[in-house]
Amino acid sequence: MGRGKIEIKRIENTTNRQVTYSKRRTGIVKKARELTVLCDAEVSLIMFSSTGKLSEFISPSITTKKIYDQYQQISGINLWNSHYEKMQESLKKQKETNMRLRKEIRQRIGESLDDDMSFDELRSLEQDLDESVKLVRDRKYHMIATQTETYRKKLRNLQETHTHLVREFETRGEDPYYESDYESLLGMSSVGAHIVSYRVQPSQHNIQNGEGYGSHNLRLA
Amino acid sequence: MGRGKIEIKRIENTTNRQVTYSKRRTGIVKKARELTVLCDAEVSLIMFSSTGKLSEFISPSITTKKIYDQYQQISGINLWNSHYEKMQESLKKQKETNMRLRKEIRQRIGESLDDDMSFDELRSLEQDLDESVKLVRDRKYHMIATQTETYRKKLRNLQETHTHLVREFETRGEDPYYESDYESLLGMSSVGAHIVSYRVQPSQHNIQNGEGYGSHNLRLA
DNA sequence: AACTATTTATAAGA
DNA sequence: TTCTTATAAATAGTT
Repeated sequence: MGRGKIEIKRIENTTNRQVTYSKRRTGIVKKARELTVLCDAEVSLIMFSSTGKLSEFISPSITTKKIYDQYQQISGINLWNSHYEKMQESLKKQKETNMRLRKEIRQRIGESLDDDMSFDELRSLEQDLDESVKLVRDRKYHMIATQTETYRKKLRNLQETHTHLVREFETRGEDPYYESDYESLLGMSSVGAHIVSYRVQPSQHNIQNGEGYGSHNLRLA
Repeated sequence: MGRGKIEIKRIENTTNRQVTYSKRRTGIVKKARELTVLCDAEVSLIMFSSTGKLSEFISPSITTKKIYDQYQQISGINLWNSHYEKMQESLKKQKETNMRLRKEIRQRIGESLDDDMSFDELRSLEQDLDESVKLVRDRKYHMIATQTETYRKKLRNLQETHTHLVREFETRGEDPYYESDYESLLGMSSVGAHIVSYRVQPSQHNIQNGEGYGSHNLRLA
């Protein structure tokens, strides 16, 4: 049906092949649509061009999913088994990873040490934990130091503000009547206490060591 | 393309509709096959007649399952999701749990401390880790003690055996010529050294504490 | 299931 | 890609 008859075999010229694909694709989709309407049928047409481009037609009365479900039911061919199996495999792996992680945590917590841990593993774990404790403690002290510095700055600012105020009052010859209570008024005494509480409180752990390794003195600048 | 032009709308006469379906089905399948051959395409055509009868064409170069997989991959439409929503839900939960566990381990290792950890959380983590270290260390010492006890028993047995042997030789008036070298012969001296090595070796960690908390003295019964 | 008048699809060219 | 058009192919109505 064209200017000349063609043989039904692969069109070697790429451009030609693509043009023909485009034309015939339009044609077959039209046919599919007509079949749907004229004959009240349900049609799914999926096409991949030689370049991998996807085109499809699906009867408006149905969905691709439904037509494949029907297809499977009637043909007896199961199309999603492999997906199901992959998913199960994946789920299994996740669960295994999960178990592994839980076990590692249990060991790091100090549980499950009786079961299948060699002496070397125990020693290595102890070392790991020691290093971790050190890192966490360092981080804690760093945080304390930062916070303390912040508080000190605030404190200094308040004191300066106060000094200025007092000076102003003195200059004007007025009575700075609230001076005696100014710390509580400005909330500074509680701020100070807060700092001190970090400063003097020793860590309470490792009671087994007479000389607790947690009892560092935090030197404040 | 026939004796008369027809309107593209449902053919109400059942017989006519079925005849047309049959004719056009043949036609569209032929088109699909030609498209496959001429244009090197992959085509899947699935049709259900109004009476529910299934017909299909699939390019010889592919299978329905493969087309179905490709379709999902390229279109991004997942056709089997609904069948396995529960499974996917479960998979998602496993993955989330996994992430949570990994994060906990990272924190227990001393990583990720900068991100979203409050001071209280840090302090609590430090305490946890201290307790864990203690548990692991206790377990280690317990293991050392147990092993040491075992070695001691073996040692004692060997000594007794030896004593008996010597006594027998003496009783018979024979010369126990190997006595001077008996320790090395029985491998006892190395066993002893092994025990001692556990006994005197202090833990090497926590160098930051002048008075290392790892330097326990293991008292052997 | 065949026939065939006619419509429709499309190959080649622009 | 799109349009054009001569021709091949498909098919509606008929037998």
